[in-house]
Amino acid sequence: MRKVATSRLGCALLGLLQQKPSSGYDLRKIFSTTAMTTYSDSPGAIYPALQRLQQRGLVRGSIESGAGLRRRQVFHLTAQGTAELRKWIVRPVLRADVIRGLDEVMLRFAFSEQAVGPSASVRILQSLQAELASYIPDLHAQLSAGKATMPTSGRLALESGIKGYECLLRWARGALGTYAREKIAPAKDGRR
Amino acid sequence: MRKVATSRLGCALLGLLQQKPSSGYDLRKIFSTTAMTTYSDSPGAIYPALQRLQQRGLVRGSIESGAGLRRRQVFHLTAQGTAELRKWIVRPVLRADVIRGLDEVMLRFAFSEQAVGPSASVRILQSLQAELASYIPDLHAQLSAGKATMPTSGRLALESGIKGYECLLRWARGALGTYAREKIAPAKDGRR
DNA sequence: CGCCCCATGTAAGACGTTACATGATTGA
DNA sequence: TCAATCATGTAACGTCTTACATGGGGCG
Repeated sequence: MRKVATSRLGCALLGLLQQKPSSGYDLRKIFSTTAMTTYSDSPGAIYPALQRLQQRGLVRGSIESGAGLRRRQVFHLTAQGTAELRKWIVRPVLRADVIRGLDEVMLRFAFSEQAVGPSASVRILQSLQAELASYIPDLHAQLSAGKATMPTSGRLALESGIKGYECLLRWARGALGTYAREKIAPAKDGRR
Repeated sequence: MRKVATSRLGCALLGLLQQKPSSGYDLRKIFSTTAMTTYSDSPGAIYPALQRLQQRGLVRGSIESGAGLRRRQVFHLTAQGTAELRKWIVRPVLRADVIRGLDEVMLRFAFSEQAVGPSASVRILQSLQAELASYIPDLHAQLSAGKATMPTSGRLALESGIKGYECLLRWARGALGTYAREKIAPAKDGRR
């Protein structure tokens, strides 16, 4: 019925709700106090987002009733919501994700283990690794191409981006190692 | 009259136009072919953004006329646009910028040298360095606090973020070194 | 002549931000 | 009782996305 993709915030909410049913206020607290501060904790973002998820049948909220308790609506994932979350997580990592949606990739990875299983985490790492390995040389090429014409700060900014990706690539390899050591045999190309 | 801040895309356009007057199409090409692919090259974003900048008096467009040429409107910065660009660039880097707007900080840095001068680049690097140095320990604390309760992938995701920031910090120190070597004496705290 | 690139735009819709608004409950 | 916190929302606004639309010019 809807072809509109769930927004980043929506996906973050799905992931958090999968870990633990929570109220809008709980979710706001998470966004305002943890490393997930990258997401907005404003009520104007979260409550409408929860409503949209509910309209689409991905979450269901129930008003907590208990003597002397404040009105509080706790949301939990529906079966459909779980399916949507899994679908979002297992999508392969494309170059477009590396360029414009790294945050989202990391979010998917963060939720992958609990929502799908360690093998999904490994798959994300592998495809991320592959995309990075193919993208980084392109950036190096751009750097040497523009070296003459770019101002120092422009060149340094580009270098910073490249170093960031290289750092991420090293991390991904390390993370794959962690999973290999733990128990999960990577599908076909682990460390070697 | 307007208190609305210029959007990220608007700032990127101002910076590019400062480097070289260009048409909307030229700008789209830059976004679609260089490392600035992080910005949208869609006409539905760029043309309205240019119009808004023009309405606010920050850029002015003039239709290129020449025999046998296609209609083409080339935009250039006005004095007010230059002032706005400089103001945006020299803003100190705050923790909020580090958490939610690193892209923007790097963009400001990339333009800083041409639009303001190397001393502005150095100031950005210094305040970025300071914010990173104060933020990274917080993240480490969060990591050790949650180590027990987080799933492996969640912990690894957080570690990736931390490593990214650490990498950026190393880069910032290196970049400061570059400027020190070049000629610019950092204001008060350069490398030592 | 037809196709592709140049070059500019508009319209509908979704989303996030900011600011405002409301009311219940806890604790000083 | 008064303030702070819990808890949920709405409205206006600006912006981006996606998709559509238009036309000139070079080239085979």
